[in-house]
Amino acid sequence: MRAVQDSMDVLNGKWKIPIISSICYYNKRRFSDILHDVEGISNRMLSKELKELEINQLIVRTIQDTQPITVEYTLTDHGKTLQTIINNLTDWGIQHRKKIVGR
Amino acid sequence: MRAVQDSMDVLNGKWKIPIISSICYYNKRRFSDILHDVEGISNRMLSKELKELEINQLIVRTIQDTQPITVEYTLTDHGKTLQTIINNLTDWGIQHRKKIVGR
DNA sequence: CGGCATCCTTACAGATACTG
DNA sequence: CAGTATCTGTAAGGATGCCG
Repeated sequence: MRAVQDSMDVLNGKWKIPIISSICYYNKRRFSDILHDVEGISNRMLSKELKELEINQLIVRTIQDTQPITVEYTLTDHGKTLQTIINNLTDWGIQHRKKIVGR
Repeated sequence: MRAVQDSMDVLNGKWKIPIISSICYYNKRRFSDILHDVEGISNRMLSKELKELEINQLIVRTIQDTQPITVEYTLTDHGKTLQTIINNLTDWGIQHRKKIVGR
């Protein structure tokens, strides 16, 4: 009961899932790449969300020593375990849309 | 990709999952019962959330012709299909808590 | 009992500009 | 490139009181 709330806290907001999906799909992804992948997000939001995901150990931030510097984000093993949930939510979302919208 | 967002929209906020869990556990539940089950929620919020859940056809509101009137909330078949997701989220939440808090 | 109306405070989030 | 800083509007959400 508290557990389910913990999960929702980690995934809350509009952006977490799209961000994770982006990184997951490309395996590793840079800040500006994600900024383009996730439609409508601002750099301010992306920055904040990435920080939260990092704190929750779902992603890893790696600074590349280039000029100018680039930063790569990858999923941790723990982050990858979200795949199941994302799939579940996707399936349910499709069913739900059929039920509600598709009448 | 949009599908997963649809799901999150339906389950957004702090309260939807706890409310559904309450109704699910007791099978049917009254307004004031849920108010007690879900810790910290205000009647204003509960009222709003229940409406949204009803619009999304996850729960059904039934007025009992008693004096004073009582109102019962039950899950629809569609609402019951959330059980899997809730279970997944619960499992993941437990793992997550072990990983993050329990170090 | 089961809400709705009102007021009010805070958190969320967009736009824009700026920095190392 | 990868963010921070600031400013601001909106909406979420709590407290309280009232009503059928």
